[in-house]
Amino acid sequence: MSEPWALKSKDSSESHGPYISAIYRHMQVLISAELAPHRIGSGQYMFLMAIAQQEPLTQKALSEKLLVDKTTTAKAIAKLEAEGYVRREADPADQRFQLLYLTEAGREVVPQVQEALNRVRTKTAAGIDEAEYAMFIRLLKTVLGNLTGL
Amino acid sequence: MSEPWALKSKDSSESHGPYISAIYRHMQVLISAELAPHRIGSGQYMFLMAIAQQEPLTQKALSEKLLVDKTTTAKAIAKLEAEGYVRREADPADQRFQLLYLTEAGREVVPQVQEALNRVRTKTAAGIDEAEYAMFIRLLKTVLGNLTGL
DNA sequence: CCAGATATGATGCTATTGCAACTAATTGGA
DNA sequence: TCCAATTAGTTGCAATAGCATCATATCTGG
Repeated sequence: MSEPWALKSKDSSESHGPYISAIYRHMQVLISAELAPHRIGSGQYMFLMAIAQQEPLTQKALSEKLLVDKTTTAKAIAKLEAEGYVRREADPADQRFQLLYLTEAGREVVPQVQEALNRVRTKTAAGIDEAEYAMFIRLLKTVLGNLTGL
Repeated sequence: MSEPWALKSKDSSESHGPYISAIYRHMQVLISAELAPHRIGSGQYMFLMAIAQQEPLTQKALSEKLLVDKTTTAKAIAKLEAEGYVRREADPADQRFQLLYLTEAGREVVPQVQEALNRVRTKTAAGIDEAEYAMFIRLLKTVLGNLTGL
């Protein structure tokens, strides 16, 4: 990778940056439309699903799991709480922690959100076979690892 | 792809969505830091580079090329103009059009921006060989095509 | 036991982005 | 010719997201 010709070759090829950017923005629009009936925005669904997968969680744990700033997590949780999908409960052992649980409404909406996300994935991954998709995920993981220091 | 077992198999695998999201956000932070000395934000550099590549351009053409909303383009161009990197010139043949040109300062900063983008790409694509990277770009193009209707 | 250090989370500010609605300029049909 | 439709761009608003800072609660060393 430090050889001049290798760098030159990469210099002349297209970059993934613009594609990542465009895909992110268009997926956000798509997911917003899918989840609008449930009053869940594109900035909240990942927190809802993460809590559903591993309940209960603190905001700090959520931030680390999803690789987002803790203030982004705080705002997303505040919205999910206002919509009645998530409930906070102070940890009796340590009042600094607020454990996050799904409410009944939250438990009811999670499968519908999952279906919406599956629809988006099926639509966006059309024309990619399973082997290619596995490779795609692996490459995305590599890039993300390079960005976060693994 | 329409076979039930194929769908079932895709349902159980990881989705690219969260990776796209995390990569986008982290790349934005990285690029912002790289371009801060030039007072260019993560929301402006792609417009600058697109103008450099194909001068002159209208805002409409930029929006379609970069797949962004025309209002996003208008705001990015306003910032680049305020920083003295881009100049607007009304098309004498049709006053609705504003042709966009680089200024002298713009022409000077473009190579430095390109170098910063190359550094980001090299860092984020570490550990991916050329064949894999080509495949990666192809898959990203496919996903983006699925989102925009090709 | 108490003061400082540390951890969790909240608040204010800023940047990016898209949608709705608007203005201004051009074009085309009655 | 003139008015309606189209096109380019702007403005206001809202959502997402990160940084700096602050408040509160817990823990640790003297």
